[in-house]
Amino acid sequence: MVEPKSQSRERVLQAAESLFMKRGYEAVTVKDIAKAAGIHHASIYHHIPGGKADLFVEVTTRHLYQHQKGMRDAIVNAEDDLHSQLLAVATWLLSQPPLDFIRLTNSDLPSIDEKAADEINNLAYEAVLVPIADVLEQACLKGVVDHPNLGNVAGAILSSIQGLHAVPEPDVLNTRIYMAEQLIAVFIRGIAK
Amino acid sequence: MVEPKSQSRERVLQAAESLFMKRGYEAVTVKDIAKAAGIHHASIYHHIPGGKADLFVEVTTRHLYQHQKGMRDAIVNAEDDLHSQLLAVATWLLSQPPLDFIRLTNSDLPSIDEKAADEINNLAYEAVLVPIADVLEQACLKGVVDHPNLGNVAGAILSSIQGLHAVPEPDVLNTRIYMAEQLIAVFIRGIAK
DNA sequence: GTCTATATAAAGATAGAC
DNA sequence: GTCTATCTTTATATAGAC
Repeated sequence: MVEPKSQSRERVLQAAESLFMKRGYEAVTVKDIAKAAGIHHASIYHHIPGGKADLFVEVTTRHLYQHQKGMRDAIVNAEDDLHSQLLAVATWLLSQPPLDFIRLTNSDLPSIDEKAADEINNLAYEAVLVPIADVLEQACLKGVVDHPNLGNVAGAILSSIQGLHAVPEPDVLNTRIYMAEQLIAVFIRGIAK
Repeated sequence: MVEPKSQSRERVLQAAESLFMKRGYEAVTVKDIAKAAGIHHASIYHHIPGGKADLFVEVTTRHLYQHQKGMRDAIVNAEDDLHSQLLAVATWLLSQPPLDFIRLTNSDLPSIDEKAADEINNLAYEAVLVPIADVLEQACLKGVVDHPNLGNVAGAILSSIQGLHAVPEPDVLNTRIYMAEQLIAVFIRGIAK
């Protein structure tokens, strides 16, 4: 277990993570983050001397590793069938801030250092897409499903679950999970009669 | 046919549309738009006195109406079966700049006037989601498909097609359309053996 | 480790000449 | 209708006191 360098550095990282993931790199200011962390914005530079761009890279990387762990935990703790595993993944994804790959690719990453952008891109792929593709692959080996491009299907599952983050807030979180469950059933069985 | 107020106003609107849709409200500057339109940024305010926010509202509204028309045209010109109609919709969507609903909802719209934001939100629903839901509904009435929440399925189809805008550029546009076609088949028949 | 004060640069916007 | 010049505000960032 890694000890956080300091409590208030940690508050800064959490505030930054939540804001950057929700609104994107350009839409969030250092002052927004400082305010959410409860400190003066000048103090941010004590904790992260590299400034806004470094903060984004650190926090996005961290967020993606957290996803990697969250996804894997969800999958291993789920019942050993495709529907349960995908539902566990969806429940995890909906418990986190929206992870908007379109924005990440087209807006956030072009604003930062290219090398860092590449690393984040690769990590996003490994941490979030691959675990879903692996679940599908396992089901394929068991003979319960079959498809020539499981990566494509994994991407579609991911996109459609994340898309639920854009639906106007239903009564409770439960409802979004219910919608996710409906979608998983569609991916498995289709909507054809 | 509505005449454009002026050629250069139209160039401004097109530049703004393309940039805003790709990178979002906050990530695009008035200077970016002016440069893409080939004029000085001060001249933007001659064409759109309301400034950046008004420009975003006008251009986003216009973009959504264009989607409404593009979707309907795609559907009526397609063969009269679900797969063809959804493929036509996907082909249209992939021919346009990415329409990122997560970013629109969580980042762009909160930056502008609330009333305008509501209208854009409703329009997005009517222009893009409803046409897909209608196609599904028609297929349902014909008895070829069946699902208790076609709006949810329509949203998933939309999200997963749009998600293809985040995949690293394949060889040609065709490949994305091919991926879209694979996904449509999955939505209809599922991946279960 | 946090603040005040300040520097620097960029963005949105306006005035007015041409 | 477009430009130059300018204004104002905001954002990122630094210096230095406490």
